[in-house]
Amino acid sequence: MNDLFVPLDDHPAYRQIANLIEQRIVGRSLRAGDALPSETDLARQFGVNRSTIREAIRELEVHGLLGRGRGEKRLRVTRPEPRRVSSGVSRALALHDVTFLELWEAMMALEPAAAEYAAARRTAPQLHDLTRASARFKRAADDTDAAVAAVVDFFTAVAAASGNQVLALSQAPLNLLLAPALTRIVDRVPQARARIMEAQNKITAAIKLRKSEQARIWMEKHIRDFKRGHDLELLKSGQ
Amino acid sequence: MNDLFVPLDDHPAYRQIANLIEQRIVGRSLRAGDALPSETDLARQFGVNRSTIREAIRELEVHGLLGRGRGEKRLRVTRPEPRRVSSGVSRALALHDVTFLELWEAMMALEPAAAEYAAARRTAPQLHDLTRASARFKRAADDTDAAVAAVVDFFTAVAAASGNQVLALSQAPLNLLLAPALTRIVDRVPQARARIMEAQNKITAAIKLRKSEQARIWMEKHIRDFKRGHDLELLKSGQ
DNA sequence: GTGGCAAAATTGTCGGACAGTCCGATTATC
DNA sequence: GATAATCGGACTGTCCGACAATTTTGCCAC
Repeated sequence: MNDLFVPLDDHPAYRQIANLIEQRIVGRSLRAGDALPSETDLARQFGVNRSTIREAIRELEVHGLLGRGRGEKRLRVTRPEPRRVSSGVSRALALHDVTFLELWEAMMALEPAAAEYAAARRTAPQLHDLTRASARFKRAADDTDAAVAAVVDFFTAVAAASGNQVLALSQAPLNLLLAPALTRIVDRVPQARARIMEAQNKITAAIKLRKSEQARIWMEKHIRDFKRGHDLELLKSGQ
Repeated sequence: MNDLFVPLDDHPAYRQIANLIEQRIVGRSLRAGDALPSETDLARQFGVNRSTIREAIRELEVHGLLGRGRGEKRLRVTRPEPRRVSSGVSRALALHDVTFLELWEAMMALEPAAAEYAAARRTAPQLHDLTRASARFKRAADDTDAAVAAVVDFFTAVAAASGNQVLALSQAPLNLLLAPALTRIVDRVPQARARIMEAQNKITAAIKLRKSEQARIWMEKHIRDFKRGHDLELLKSGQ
């Protein structure tokens, strides 16, 4: 059944070079903060034209492995920032037409866990960020967009407080997907604001008092509410 | 104390163009499968040099928004494949020096949920993939790398069977991170193989019989075992 | 060492060029 | 008529050279 020969994919030079540089970075041979040689120099070292180097560099830049500070000319090795990579994931998910249910199930898996660990490990500044996001939601009574942004920030703050980068990075893309659905809910379901506010209060309190179980339970309720809100919104929208 | 003005970052032309094309794709103005105009044509349309177009294209290619079939010359719009995007995430996580504990906590949150949904929604072919991965693990008695690969495939199959793209895409990066740790465990902890085999059997059976709760519980045990194995391995390695 | 300034280096972009290869159409073959 | 060989055009990957704008560096005075 299987073919005897597989098509040989010739990697173009720019891809090979990107891989080589990437290996140096992942292998810690180039460390974050180090400045990369100039394009001309790289072209000389690899024995290719500068245009080819540039194409290779673009790849690494997109991956977040290379970057430059504002107004800086030289490229430096950087550690991929969560925002950058998570935005890529959420765009991918959006293009795959994920349903609200899929999103919700993933949140249901991740957020309570994050809340639980946050209660156990949060630092004082992290707690502060949490309360600040919660306060911002209360203040955004009339501005839907601001309210949604505050909810997203709340989740982000919980994930950050969990002290777990994997959880945080897994959760980040969900936020971006949540925003549009949440906007509709907040707009159309009157009781949503009050319920979100209560849940945020309870969760924040539990994390503040380091009550892991409480934090998890209230986060579960919080997320479950989203589904109820979404179902209500669906009803109202006539469908 | 925020500055009143933020430095305006002039996006270079290649970035602007990449964004413009990306908008067309995300906005479904260009749909997956559509062929992109040639580089020369794009250069003409945007009024820039072909080199600039090429740099823009590299970005979109990395994002997985553009690609070309094997041996195909023309670029086509593609939907970002989970493998591509998840490899970026796991590399990012690796560069951030995530600990095994962080990885394990995230798996503990995601995998049982995936197993639960898989039991509820798996199709016949998905079940077949699952059993096949499990069988492959049994067969790889002496080959550590093959065994680790089979474990990864098992998790991937469970996630796929969950019928939830968000869960699947959130879980995929974890697999790549798990591999090295799991290699050490399988190598150094003798009882690991047997325990993994038993867990896979139980999980597969539960998913086959559509017993959601059983699937979740056994997956939890399975993941917990990883932590025990890792702790044992740490002890043995003398640390 | 600090500040200022000129020189050198670097990036972003451009134009043009060419070989290798893929695609489509045309022509030749059975 | 269907299939196979052929051919020209189009396109990509890569190269060369060039130039303006800006950053970095080297140097000098204070």
